[in-house]
Amino acid sequence: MSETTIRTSDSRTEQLNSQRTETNDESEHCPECGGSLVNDSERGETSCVDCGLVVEEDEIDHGPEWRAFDSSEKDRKSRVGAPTTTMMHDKGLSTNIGWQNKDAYGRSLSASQRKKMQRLRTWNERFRTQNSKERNLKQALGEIDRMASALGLPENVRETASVIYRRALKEDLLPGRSIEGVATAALYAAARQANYPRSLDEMEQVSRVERMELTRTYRYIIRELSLEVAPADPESFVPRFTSDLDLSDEVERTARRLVEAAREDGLLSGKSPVGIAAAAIYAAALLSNERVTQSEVSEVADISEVTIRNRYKELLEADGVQNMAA
DNA sequence: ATGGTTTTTACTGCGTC
DNA sequence: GACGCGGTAAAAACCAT
Repeated sequence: MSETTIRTSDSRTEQLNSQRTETNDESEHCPECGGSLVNDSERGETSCVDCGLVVEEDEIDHGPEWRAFDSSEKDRKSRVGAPTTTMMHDKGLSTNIGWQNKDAYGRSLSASQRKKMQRLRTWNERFRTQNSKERNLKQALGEIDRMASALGLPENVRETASVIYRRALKEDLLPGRSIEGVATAALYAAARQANYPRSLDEMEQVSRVERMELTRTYRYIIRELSLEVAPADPESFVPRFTSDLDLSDEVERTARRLVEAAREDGLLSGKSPVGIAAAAIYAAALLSNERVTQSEVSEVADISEVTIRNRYKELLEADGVQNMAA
């Protein structure tokens, strides 16, 4: 006996879940007594005519939220149009003014009306392109935000990146280039300017654009906006790498000193800053008797072991010379 | 496109644990 | 014998011209 009740309740929930759309269909019947069901949209309930069992309650009323007492009132209150579509950038909601100089009844317009329509077309077009830039910007800023947080870049870098992007947009640098590409390039430039440099490889990880496009776009916007981006300072990589390698503050300080020594000897120009930083850390760890292998450093710095070897010899040499002189 | 510089790849030998 | 390290040559990448 208990089994049967369980089964009926099961079948009931099944009906409710899978056939929700058909509850007011004539073919529906009461699970208890088999009587026909009636839908009361005022109460949001579906109930049985015979036994009064409420089959479904708290339904969502999909009807209009207003009431109309005659057809003219219905015309006034009803407000629906064509469905929106995401296929169009503005969901198809922007205004279009037809090119034909005809009114709604197909009659030709007077000369003054024609001129008026022409002016309206012009302005409408202007506002629409304005909006397209807004949307463009919005998407780009979203991308910048996403990439910046993926790379752990602080707020001010995002700010700078968005300023750069806005300028690029304003100078009409976008046509022919992807939003994503310019956004990535802007962020790359901003990060470098703010001394939180990220390598091209790192940018590539979080961006959807190819390396080639990124470098090309980057060069382009740097040139066109005449941004001044100094070559990355090796020291700005030092803290990140030391912490990635779990090395002490002492190593970090020594590494900085080595970089400085190299700078004074003019060893920095032309060499990759990342390589210098990696080598400085390796050398510093050696001097502090902390264990790191070249391959570990090359791993976190994303630089070859050979480069580390070549650089760190030079660094120690420069540092040695300084110590001799002192 | 070209040439010069830097970095990477691949391979080798040496010493140590 | 595996590993870390140092060195080398050639290839590849990068950059300015």
